[in-house]
Amino acid sequence: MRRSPTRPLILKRRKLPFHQNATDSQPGESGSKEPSKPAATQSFSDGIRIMDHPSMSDTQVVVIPETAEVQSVIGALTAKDNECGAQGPNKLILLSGSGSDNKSTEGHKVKDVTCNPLDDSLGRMSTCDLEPNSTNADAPQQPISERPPYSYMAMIQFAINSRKNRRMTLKEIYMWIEDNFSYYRDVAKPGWKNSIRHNLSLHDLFIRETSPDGKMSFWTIRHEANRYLTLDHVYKPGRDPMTATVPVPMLLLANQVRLIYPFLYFFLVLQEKKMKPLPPQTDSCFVLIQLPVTPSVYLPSTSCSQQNGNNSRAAKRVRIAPKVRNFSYISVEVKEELVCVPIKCETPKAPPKRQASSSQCKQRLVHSVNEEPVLLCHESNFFDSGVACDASTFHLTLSTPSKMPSYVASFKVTQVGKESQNILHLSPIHTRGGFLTIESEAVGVGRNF
Amino acid sequence: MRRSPTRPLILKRRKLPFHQNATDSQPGESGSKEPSKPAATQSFSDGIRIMDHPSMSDTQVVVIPETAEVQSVIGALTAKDNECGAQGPNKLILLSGSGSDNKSTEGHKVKDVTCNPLDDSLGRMSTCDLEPNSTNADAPQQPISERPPYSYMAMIQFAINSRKNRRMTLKEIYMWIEDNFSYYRDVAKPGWKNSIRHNLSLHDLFIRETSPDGKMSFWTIRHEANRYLTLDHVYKPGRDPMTATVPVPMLLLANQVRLIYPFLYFFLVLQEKKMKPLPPQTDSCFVLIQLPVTPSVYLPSTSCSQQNGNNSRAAKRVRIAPKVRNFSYISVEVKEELVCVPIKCETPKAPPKRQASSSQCKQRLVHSVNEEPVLLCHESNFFDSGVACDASTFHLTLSTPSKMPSYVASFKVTQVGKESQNILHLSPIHTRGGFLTIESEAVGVGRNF
DNA sequence: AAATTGTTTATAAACAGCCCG
DNA sequence: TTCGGGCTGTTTATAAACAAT
Repeated sequence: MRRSPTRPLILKRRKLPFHQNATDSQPGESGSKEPSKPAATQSFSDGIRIMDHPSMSDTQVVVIPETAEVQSVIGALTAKDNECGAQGPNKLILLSGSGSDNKSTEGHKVKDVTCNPLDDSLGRMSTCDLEPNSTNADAPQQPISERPPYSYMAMIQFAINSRKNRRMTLKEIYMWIEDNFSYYRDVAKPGWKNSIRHNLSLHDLFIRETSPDGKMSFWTIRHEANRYLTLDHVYKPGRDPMTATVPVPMLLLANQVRLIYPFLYFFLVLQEKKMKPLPPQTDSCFVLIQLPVTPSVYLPSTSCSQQNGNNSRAAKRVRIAPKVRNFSYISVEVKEELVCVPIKCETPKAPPKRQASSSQCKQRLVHSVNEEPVLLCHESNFFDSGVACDASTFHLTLSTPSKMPSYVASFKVTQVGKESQNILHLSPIHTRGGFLTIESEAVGVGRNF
Repeated sequence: MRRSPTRPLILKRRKLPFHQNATDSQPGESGSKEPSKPAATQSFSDGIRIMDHPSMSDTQVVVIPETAEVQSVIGALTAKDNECGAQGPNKLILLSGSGSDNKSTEGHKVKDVTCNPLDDSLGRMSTCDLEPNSTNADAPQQPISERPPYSYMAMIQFAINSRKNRRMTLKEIYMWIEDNFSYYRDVAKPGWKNSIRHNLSLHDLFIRETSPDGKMSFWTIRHEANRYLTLDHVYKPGRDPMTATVPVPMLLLANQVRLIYPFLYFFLVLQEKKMKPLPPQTDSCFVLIQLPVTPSVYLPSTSCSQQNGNNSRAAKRVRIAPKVRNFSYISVEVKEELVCVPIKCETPKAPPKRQASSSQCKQRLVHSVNEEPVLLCHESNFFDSGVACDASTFHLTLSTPSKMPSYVASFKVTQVGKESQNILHLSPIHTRGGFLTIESEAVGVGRNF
């Protein structure tokens, strides 16, 4: 029941339409949010805790242990929503524990009581064969080779980052993908290799290096843009005991939650889009953070330095939809640089209604006049790094670039002067939904979550 | 007899395969170079002159008046080849006169005596409807709406550059294309507008600007990358008296010659690829230059200045295949900047055989070690400018970028240091053909010529 | 001559945000 | 007022041409 045979929906990055699921059969047109059992105030069942963010006043942190039940999470979120209502703190920071809930895979009850959409993601997550080790340990027969929900760009990054030196030849990238996703070994048309090459050439993220003797050519990831994503970062230990030992890192990028916690994704989407439990002036900001971070997940500290101003490409699709009462600044510190990300108030109707208001802006949306130059930062720092840190001890993961020196994806960029090479004026965009979405592009599924 | 229905061959940028021509019927498998009538020494028939380049020793300049016959040009080139043999000066600089030869359109005799390939280009040139004025002067019925041989990217540039302020809304771009190419108004599927939008988003060449009040959004061309190509630059006055008055600028980009002088293109391709009239150590460099230049064709002088180091994207696919005996430097002066383009000797077999030797390199082909750092230049000058000038009074037109901060397309780029923002080491690539091809990407047809 | 690797264009499509009726 | 459709803009997938090796 795919809409298009040429572009399977499993590959779509953005919010899935949630209409067609080939594996699950029950159409189940129920959209009723049944499991919203109201829970307690700060500590909820299954160890779920909701607390105020230590530094951001209107922000709450939701701690979800890996043993938490799906219903408990949804219940806690719902209860908190009901408790706070339209006036309370309305930013939710979802903090994943050290593990993942391997119950979501068999959580068909959750799937059934929420909506069809969950079928889609859960089914994919559970049926997609993931052999997280990049070794050629001939895995036992994976159930069925379904197409992995990762874009080519994501898979290339997984492959390259699986190497210690983070470089691979084209042939090795092929092999890694075939080893880790049997779909491409067994099912996919041979054209997928063409697409791999196409992605390597197209995206600035990938750089071709030549060996000193000029005989070999390797593909690497632009250093300052590499988030060092590996398959482990999105791998969800499931029913397979052979793969259950693989640790799930605690840093989860936004799109990864779309895969690992599809119910949360759905909950929030449902909350914002369909059920509208909160009045319009209430914000629901959804930020993925982590408290303890494995060092390998961080960008190397050297990578944050402005090593190459000429090659600078930067974050794409950093999407910040504020809807905050008044200007609040999240100072983001990357290395020794200090930049400020403004979160602008969305007054009832901001006068310039359509100024640079596309949520996915191409880089360098040039503004004719300088309007609201609220951010001054050096290029290739904040947005180039691919990782930003918030004002407190938490660490936000930002989306990273795919292609070019886009200083900010969703920011209106105005050059201060002709010779100002490193000064940019950035102002946030406005969206009506009021979602503060900081997402990962690499995983390639689900733009919002 | 198109190979693929999805991608009409008329759109192919690179060297056409010369196999299929839908308009012309005679298969004519003759590949004999019949019209190679040897001419005199320096002055040839039809006013064609071949002279030594004033500053480059191994270079000759071929002046082709607009009244020259096709056979005369071919004859002159052939005679000069025969005269000089394997040892003489072997660089040919083709200098187009102030006009174009409107005889090539009806030069079917040329077409017949040379080879089929010419059918392709000539037929296209003659049947493509070009209404060079961007005004909506309702043109009389153009013969048949055949697809123009320009890529979407080229057409967008034509459209935007047709405006004095060089900015257009999307809708205006649509309209301009429909007004100037009736194919898109009458024949093309509606998906062509999707492709226009896709190109606008994809290519860094195009920048979206927002009006001061935020209500309108315009598309412009990156200033430092704009070659200010318009349809006039590629328009070839043909049989239509209404359009015959449009002047053909004398500056012809490489790909434009592919359209305007397909016979020359073919001659050189034939010479290099098929007939191999010269031994391998003989070079045939083909550079388009101009002596008198209309000022509008030049980049504005301000555009050459390094106005924005952060936004710098630069030339792609500057292709220099040296095959020169020993290092020779063409100093290229752009405004007040002075950079040197090395043309490196291709010794019988250069030791690093495959180092960065792809003719179409993605930007920033990083080399592991610094090898042959023969060029130091400031970013966003030479290659960003899109126009370079050679050492003498001639002006070379260089290809310009499409997408990103690629300092040089076909150059091996090695960063000198982490903090060296503007210093790059560039070394030319090697190709076997020995063609010095400086081409235009915008026209979108014919990579080599 | 054929396969591999790399670049680029075209096309279809999903989807997001905005405007407008 | 909202809602749906159209327009604009971004991104991914896929096929393909072609170049260089």
